Amino acid sequence: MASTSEPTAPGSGGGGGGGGGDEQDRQAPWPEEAGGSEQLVMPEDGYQWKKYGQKFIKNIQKIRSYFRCRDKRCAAKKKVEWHPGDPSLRIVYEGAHQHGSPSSSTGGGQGEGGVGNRYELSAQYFGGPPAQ
DNA sequence: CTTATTTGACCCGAC
DNA sequence: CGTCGGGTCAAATAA
Repeated sequence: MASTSEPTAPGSGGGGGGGGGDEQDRQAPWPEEAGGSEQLVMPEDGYQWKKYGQKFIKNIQKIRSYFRCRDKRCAAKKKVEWHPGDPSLRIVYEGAHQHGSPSSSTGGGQGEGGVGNRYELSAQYFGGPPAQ
């Protein structure tokens, strides 16, 4: 794969998978707390997700983050993909939630009731106007 | 102490 | 059969 368009093996990504994941400086001179100038904010869908992985996909030269629903019974998964240096995000929802409806409010993931099967096995895209 | 997050390594599938 | 690539889990750390 890479042989076709990979003049210089980008790092040593290949193999171990984890190798690809590098870069990503969430750390800044500031200790913490950001006034809020620029930061990647992902569209809150009302559910709470737990990040379980992040990798740089050399195939598309983009960073992909892997999120999973907090609930164990929830097979819902979320993938966020963005370009290194571009604010546009591509969110892909996979699977369906099995617990309650998303209380639009952040952190409102509680509340049960009907089946909140909002997402099917289809993929949705968010904010990718410039490219794609 | 508990929970969320991070990074690395391992695994599986495809080629 | 070997390697690449992507995906997930696990451990460690920070809050």
